[in-house]
Amino acid sequence: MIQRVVFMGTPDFALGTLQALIDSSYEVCAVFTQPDKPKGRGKSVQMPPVKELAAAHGIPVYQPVKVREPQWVSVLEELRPDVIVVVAFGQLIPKAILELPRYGCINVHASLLPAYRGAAPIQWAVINGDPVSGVTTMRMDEGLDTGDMILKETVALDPKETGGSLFDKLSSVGAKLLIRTLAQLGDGSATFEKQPPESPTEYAAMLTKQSGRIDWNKGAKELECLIRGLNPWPSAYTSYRGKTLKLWAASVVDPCASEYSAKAVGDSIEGEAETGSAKACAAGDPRGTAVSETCVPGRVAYVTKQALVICTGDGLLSLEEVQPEGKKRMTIDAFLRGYPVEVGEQLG
RNA sequence: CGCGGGGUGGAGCAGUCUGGAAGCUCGUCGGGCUCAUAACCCGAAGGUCGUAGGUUCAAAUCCUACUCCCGCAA
Repeated sequence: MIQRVVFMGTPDFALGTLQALIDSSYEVCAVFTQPDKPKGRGKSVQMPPVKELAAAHGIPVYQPVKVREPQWVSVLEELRPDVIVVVAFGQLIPKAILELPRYGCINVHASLLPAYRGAAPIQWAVINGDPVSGVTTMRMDEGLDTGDMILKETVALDPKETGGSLFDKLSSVGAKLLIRTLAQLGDGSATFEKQPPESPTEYAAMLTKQSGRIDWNKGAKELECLIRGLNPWPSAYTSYRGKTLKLWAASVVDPCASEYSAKAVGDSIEGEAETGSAKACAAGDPRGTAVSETCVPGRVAYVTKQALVICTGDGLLSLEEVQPEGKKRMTIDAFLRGYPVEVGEQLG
């Protein structure tokens, strides 16, 4: 029988699960989260999302700098939890705590383990263009996301999935999955499946601002996935005329698609002699002015009133939503009204 | 007091340094051309230039305070 639950988590992803626990019949007797840190523009100290929610419900909050320090073990002993639920806590949990609750420590991880062990499983699934991802619950061991798996739920990725949208989906799925997991633990019906030692994917390392810098030598499809995966954070970016330009949305151009030739290419001809769409596609320049005979990665291939198309290492990428430094994000047509981009300009 | 950019008709920008009749690229509305058009031509509407105060004969432009938005950093 599970009654007393201690929750450990920090960022937004943990909120759904914590809320589900609060709404359930379990007693959330304490919440552990990371210490408050200075954030935001003014350097003001802000509390983690989980702390806000816990405080709003009158749940005691503990903010250990390092939960592995012995004092916290005794704190937890006094709390006498039947189970500890860990969601994106951000700290490794020592063996003494793992073994403290009768039902152990249960983790909600936003991937189909053993894939994407690590800190940023959601974004990496999008960045790699995976067709599906999901959520796994497991009983934690001392390894990093290597515990025995209890329940899994698969989620299909939308072609336009972003890190943010998948985050929302998995957060919601994870909350429900945890409740089901606790129920099975409580009535003894839970099964535990060992993970294979090797993950089929690379470790899903924490994302940094750096991971958003666009390398135009990569392929258009790869960059398109990167832009989606890093939206809304940390966001993909390049530079334009010496300033940062964030890329919020883009699409791969099929250079020989009839639809594109008819519309975008047709737009830019501006009364000049008709250029065959096949040639335009091959040269990457619909006006046939030989601007970029070879496709130099990062260079503007062509631009119309409605579209800005960039050469990549493999294929063309059409930017759809961008954000200049110090400005709000805007659609590409709005950007082009105020920033007269010319064919051949170099990004990056 | 962390660093920095910005708030100009519906959108995105210029104009600010070197005060002196509010502009560009679009959008919208009306008309024309066209088999047709997110194309082209003609015309029109629409702005307290973030707010408050100051300097001046005169302020989008110079000075002061405030406010909102955003990038970096953390």
